[in-house]
Amino acid sequence: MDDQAIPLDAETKAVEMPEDHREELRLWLRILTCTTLIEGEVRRRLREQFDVTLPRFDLMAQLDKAPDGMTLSDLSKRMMVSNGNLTGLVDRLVASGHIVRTASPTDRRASVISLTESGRAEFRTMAAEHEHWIAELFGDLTEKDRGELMRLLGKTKLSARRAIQGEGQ
Amino acid sequence: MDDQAIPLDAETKAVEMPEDHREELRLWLRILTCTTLIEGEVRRRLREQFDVTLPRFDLMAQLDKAPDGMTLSDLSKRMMVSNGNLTGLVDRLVASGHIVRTASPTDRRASVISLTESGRAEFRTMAAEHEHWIAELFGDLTEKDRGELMRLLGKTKLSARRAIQGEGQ
DNA sequence: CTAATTTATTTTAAGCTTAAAATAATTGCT
DNA sequence: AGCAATTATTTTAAGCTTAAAATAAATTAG
Repeated sequence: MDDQAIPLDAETKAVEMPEDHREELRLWLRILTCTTLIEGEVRRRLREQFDVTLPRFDLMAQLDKAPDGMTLSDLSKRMMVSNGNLTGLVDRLVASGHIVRTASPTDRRASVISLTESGRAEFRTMAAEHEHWIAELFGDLTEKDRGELMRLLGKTKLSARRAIQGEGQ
Repeated sequence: MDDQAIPLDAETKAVEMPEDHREELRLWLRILTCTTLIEGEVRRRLREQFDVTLPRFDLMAQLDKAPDGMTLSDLSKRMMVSNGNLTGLVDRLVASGHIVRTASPTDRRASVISLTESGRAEFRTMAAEHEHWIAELFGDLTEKDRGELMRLLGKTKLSARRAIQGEGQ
């Protein structure tokens, strides 16, 4: 690549020019920018149009997919947030009447969380709007762009998981 | 595209099959998963190896690029966080000796934030490690993958900005 | 020059988030 | 059965985050 006046054999070069990873760093920062931008806008619209926070919306989205409800542990894994975080979030959504806690019939430690009827109705109204917002935010991407982005992010997800899991063992 | 047994003229179809945007939604959720996964791991390693939080690291990263320091407003725009958030973050980093506040010589409302010598040294040590982590997390992507991902995310960023700006006017 | 507006920052109140420690119930082992 | 380890959840302490209101200084308009 960069032929210089001073010749360097491969090994010397490896020592003096350890790989730099600025490209990967720029890629990561760009992913982060996209996420922050879109998430901030979604958060803002949820608050303005439905007076709901994103974490509450996310929790209800999980419950909407589970007609029989979920335990806090299930929610914790799916949402990738801590147990302690969920305790408070669930408390607030119970207080606002969107969800209910039921004692698990099989495990006295656990409680099962499910949407109330009105909670589900309200969620579905919001979710329909939300889907439009996302479509609008990604509106300039072609179908091909989206497919390719999906594929590359799938690869990224696996790569990250490998790096995270691999290091623990 | 999809010729069906039941013929529908274009208008009927538009009414009965309003566009669904599940694909865009799945794409958004995948971006979010990647970000959460990687960000969580970076956060964990920063805490374990350097006893520092990600917001503090991010703030120092901005300052490291600005040898003459930055005002809170500059930081707020660059980091895409609220002013009020920065007040507290800056206070804590001043308390730990990583940064200093200086009164702006030209504007009595503003203060200029800059890294201390030891803060800069500490940041650079962390930043070098951080760059390796990111390279490792993205390790399974080829150079071509990364270039393509960068391009598509660039397009996504512009698309989102257009959708956000366009709606305000 | 003065009043109105804008800009820079802080404060406040509320909620989100985490890690670590504590409780309590269940499961596995012998 | 009885003890150890695991699992489900809550509590605690600390910090992050935001929106909205407040304060104060600078800029603009007339």
